[in-house]
Amino acid sequence: MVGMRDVAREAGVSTSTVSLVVNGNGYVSDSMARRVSQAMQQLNYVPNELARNFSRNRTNLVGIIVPTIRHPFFASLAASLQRALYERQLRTVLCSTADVDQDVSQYVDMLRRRAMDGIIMGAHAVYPANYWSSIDRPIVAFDRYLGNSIPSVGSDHSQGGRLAAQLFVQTGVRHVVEIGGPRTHYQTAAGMQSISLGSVRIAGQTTFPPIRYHLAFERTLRQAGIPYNYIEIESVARMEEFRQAAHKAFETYPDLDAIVAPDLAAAFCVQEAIGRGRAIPSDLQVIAYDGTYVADLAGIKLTSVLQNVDAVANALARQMVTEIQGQTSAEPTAEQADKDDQSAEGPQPGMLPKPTSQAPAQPAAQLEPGVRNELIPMSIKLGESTRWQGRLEDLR
Amino acid sequence: MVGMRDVAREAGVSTSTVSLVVNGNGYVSDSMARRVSQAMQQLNYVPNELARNFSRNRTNLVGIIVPTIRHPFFASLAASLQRALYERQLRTVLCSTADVDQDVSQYVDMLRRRAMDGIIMGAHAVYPANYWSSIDRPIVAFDRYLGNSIPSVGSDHSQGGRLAAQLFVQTGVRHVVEIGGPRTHYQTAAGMQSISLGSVRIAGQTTFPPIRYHLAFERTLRQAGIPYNYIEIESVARMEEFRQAAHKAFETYPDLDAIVAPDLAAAFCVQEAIGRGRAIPSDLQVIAYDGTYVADLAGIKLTSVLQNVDAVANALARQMVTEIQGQTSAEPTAEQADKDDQSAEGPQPGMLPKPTSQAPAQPAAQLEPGVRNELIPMSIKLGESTRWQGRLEDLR
DNA sequence: CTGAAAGCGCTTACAG
DNA sequence: CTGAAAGCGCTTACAG
Repeated sequence: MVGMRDVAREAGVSTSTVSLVVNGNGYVSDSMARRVSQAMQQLNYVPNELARNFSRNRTNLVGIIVPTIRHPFFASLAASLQRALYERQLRTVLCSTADVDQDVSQYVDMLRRRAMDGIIMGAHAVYPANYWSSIDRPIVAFDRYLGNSIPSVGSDHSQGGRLAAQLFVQTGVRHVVEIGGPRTHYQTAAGMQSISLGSVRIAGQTTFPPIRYHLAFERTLRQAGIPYNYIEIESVARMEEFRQAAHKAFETYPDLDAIVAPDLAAAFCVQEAIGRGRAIPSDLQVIAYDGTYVADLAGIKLTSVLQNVDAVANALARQMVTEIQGQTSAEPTAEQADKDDQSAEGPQPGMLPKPTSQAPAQPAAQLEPGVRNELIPMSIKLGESTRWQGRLEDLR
Repeated sequence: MVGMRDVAREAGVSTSTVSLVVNGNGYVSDSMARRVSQAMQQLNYVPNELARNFSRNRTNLVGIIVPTIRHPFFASLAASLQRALYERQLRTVLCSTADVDQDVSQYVDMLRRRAMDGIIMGAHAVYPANYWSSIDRPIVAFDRYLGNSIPSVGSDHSQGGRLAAQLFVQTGVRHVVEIGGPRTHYQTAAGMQSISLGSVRIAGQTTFPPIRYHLAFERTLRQAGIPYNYIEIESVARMEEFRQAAHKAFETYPDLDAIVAPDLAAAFCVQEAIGRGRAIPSDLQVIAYDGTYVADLAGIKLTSVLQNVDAVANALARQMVTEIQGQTSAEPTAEQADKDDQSAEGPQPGMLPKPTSQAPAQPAAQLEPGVRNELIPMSIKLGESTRWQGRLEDLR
């Protein structure tokens, strides 16, 4: 293995100079630079990044924790994240919890042991109150709340839920079914209170902001006096459950005439509808929630409420870089970090897309003030599975 | 930061002993081990993997190069690969070429600079003859041939193509359309000869074994005297192209009554068929090639020819471990490695699933003898989009 | 079974 | 602008 020392000897300079040339920083005279470059070429020198990372105490690796990369939404997010991180000189390490049957804590340990520079946390996990803050390494949460010291980025699900509900209300539906994730994810969201789950006491650390979609959706329908039921999917990692949920919706509520469901479940609902001879959208309307490409494959183009995956990924990457920089420079203790959060005036100006539609007071899902939290607007894409013909702007 | 030295001091031992305890190898007396463990706990010691990796010259990172993780097939493969690698103590680095607009060479550079221990190559790239062999670092190819020094793993596409064609032949189709990938990927496959592409001379380095699917499919149909056409997708990374290809199939060949296409294109074909009032499978049969979950979402359950993603992933991971071990122990030169390949008697016994159906002589797609190459059988899953009612075993 | 010591290949103040 | 030297936190022969 030819190393810097060899290059230095060949060029008749010190390793410091070689280092400066390799990294292109610092001042090196042209003649020196040329001599070094020639020596590098001659010896076919390849810098050893392992050594470099070790001296700098950086890996340039960010782990993205997701339930499963098989799921089209997380595949999409991972793709966008890889791009967003790459642009910032960071590589992406796949950390899925369901594909690998691996606990989140294993990945957190890697972070602790400095095998990664940071973690983007986008999977479900319940830990005691100070678990996340005590890690004291760069972590950014996606679509969840992990405590005041952990910045988070998520879609504006209140808006998403309202949009979906409005679309139904405006077209005069009579019985709506929502297919959604496990309600257990919602529990600690209620008022951010501590709750008891078996013998474990859990503080409001694992709040799951997407509950806002559910709450906003339900409230909008209730205000319009439209009957509504919820069907639960146990795990988003098992494809089969989406199909079962779709089946259950039709079996349990034969008179349903509107469904909002995650893309995959929505696609299966179309199959159920076709099988049962229900006409879409005249007899039954379907909205896909999340808006991945699956919504386009379902035999009929689905109307969908979509997350802006690219914007989410950019925000996550940006926050991650901030966290990593904060770590390498100040090296603040967990306590300091927590204090900093309190004094921060919420999301950075210019970063937070202005709320196109402000949600009414909704204490159950509100984050505490001062938390670095970025909300990304959602949007709606009309397909052939709904009847709304008006302007999108009227859906507010 | 508390390091090994601190632990050693606290426990009154040398760092060597601490190292032994941390890694659980070597012989350490119980009392020593206890003392060290206590000291580690007391000081809240976290081993620094960066330092560890540096001394060992290992990162435990494997890059998986795919066109895009958004594509359901590659998402599926990535999920399985992550599991298979994780079981072997290897982490997965996402390296997509389309999501990031990143050349393969960037990832190869990371490999050279030892930012990763190895690369699994599953995306298209054309390089001069000795490009891959000259890298002399662990590389395993998926579904492609990168030269004799690079082991490869892929599905038995000959078998897959034959299965699909038989299914059509047996049900008496009259006009078949195949939607498939860019034919440019096929060019160097023809006889493994060197060809000229513009001014660049390309040796048979980038052979693309999936062409065998195409060849076997075409040949089987020709033997049965069934008219056949090919529609080309430019890039698998652009979702929209699948839809366009589906549309084009119906427009160009209005009398088609059988389609085989990648999952995504097949799903769009179903939409086209529904839109045009073509009944599936009575009037039109569809086979999805690859068999991801998309085949289940298309409004009707699609019959599909599927790759055994888990088996592929296991084989890839196994080969990767072999490559990495070979690297750390022997440190052979590229020339030696090449010689080794020649003398190796093909795939390891017990690793190669016995070919359930031997392809007839097919020189155009045959690998050279002695190349480490593993073929994973494909299978067929009957859905509602084909008419075959017989036993699967009769499709040979 | 344990310890002293060299070494992994870079980066980075610090002198000059 | 350049060089000598310390240091990053481990692992690993090598003595004992």
